[in-house]
Amino acid sequence: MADAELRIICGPTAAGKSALALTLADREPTTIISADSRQIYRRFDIGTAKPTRAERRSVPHRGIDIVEPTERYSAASWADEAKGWIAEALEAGRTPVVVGGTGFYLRALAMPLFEEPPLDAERRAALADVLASMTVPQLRSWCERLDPPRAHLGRTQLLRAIEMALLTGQPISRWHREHARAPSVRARWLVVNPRPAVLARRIEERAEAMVRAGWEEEVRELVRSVPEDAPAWNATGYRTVRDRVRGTLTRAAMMARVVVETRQYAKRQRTWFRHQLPDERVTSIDPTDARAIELATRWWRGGARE
RNA sequence: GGCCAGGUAGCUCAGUUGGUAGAGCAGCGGACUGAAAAUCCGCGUGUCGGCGGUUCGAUUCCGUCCCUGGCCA
Repeated sequence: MADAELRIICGPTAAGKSALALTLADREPTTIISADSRQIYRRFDIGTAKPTRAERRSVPHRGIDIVEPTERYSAASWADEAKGWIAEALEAGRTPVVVGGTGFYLRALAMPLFEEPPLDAERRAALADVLASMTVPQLRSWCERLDPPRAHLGRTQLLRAIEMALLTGQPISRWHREHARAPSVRARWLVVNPRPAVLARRIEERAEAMVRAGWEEEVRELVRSVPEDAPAWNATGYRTVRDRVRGTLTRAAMMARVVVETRQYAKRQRTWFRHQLPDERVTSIDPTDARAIELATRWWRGGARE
């Protein structure tokens, strides 16, 4: 039954996950499931480092260009869809491999989120309006009363905790405890993790390459057609390039800013993958290691962990 | 060469009427069960340009030298 284990390749941005996946996929019919919360958005192409057309031709990809830039998506929706893509690949006799940097999506797939009760859309929207005007300290102290275990978290989590407590009458931490779902897939993880100095250099090179490939032109077009507050704009660097397109930044300042933002994002990813995965199911490799491909291949075949 | 302004954390700077110094950014560590490339929390890393002098004590005052920028030659 080892064959039924789902392979997940993850790691910080620009680590070389996709290249490695394509190499591994070369030996058998494979479908790549992209777990990337920004590549889901249509037309946000260059700055989100989507696989090229040629790459998508050589190996089918799922999870890319699935929603409009104005849509708010979620880890739960992604996990649901991903299960479908995986089943579909297996039925077609292809090996699914999940590749991506959005740790939360990956975890939602392997360790499912709790069973959410139906929420009243109208009450929800009305509440969201009220909460939007509140500061983080205000939200925090309210959450301290409604659901203390969640009160140390960030704004997004505070909003969610308050909403669930008010709309369902139960704190979300209780929903987590009492409505947990059993995992439906068993996963093995390969964390691609270059040394920080190497990653920093790759991030710089990639940012340069993105600009050379026409990132500014892409954003110039998006500014015209996508509302300023659309979720897709949250992709690293896009707001900065937008400032550049609007003329408030020099090219050099834009480049420097994009590189810093990307490095900070990579750091958060590294922290996530360091602490949020089940250690006993994880193999870690340095992609600059001369034996990286060999180690990854052994991992792919389900062999010894390193 | 002369005059002026500077030299303090990786960067940009604040400050100490003499008791060895602190902000922002960067960086580092961490949290995170339906917005996650999001949202938050914590941490100061230093020959205060060098050398001498005054002083109980100098990053601070004085002298001198070095360096950077500007103006004048």
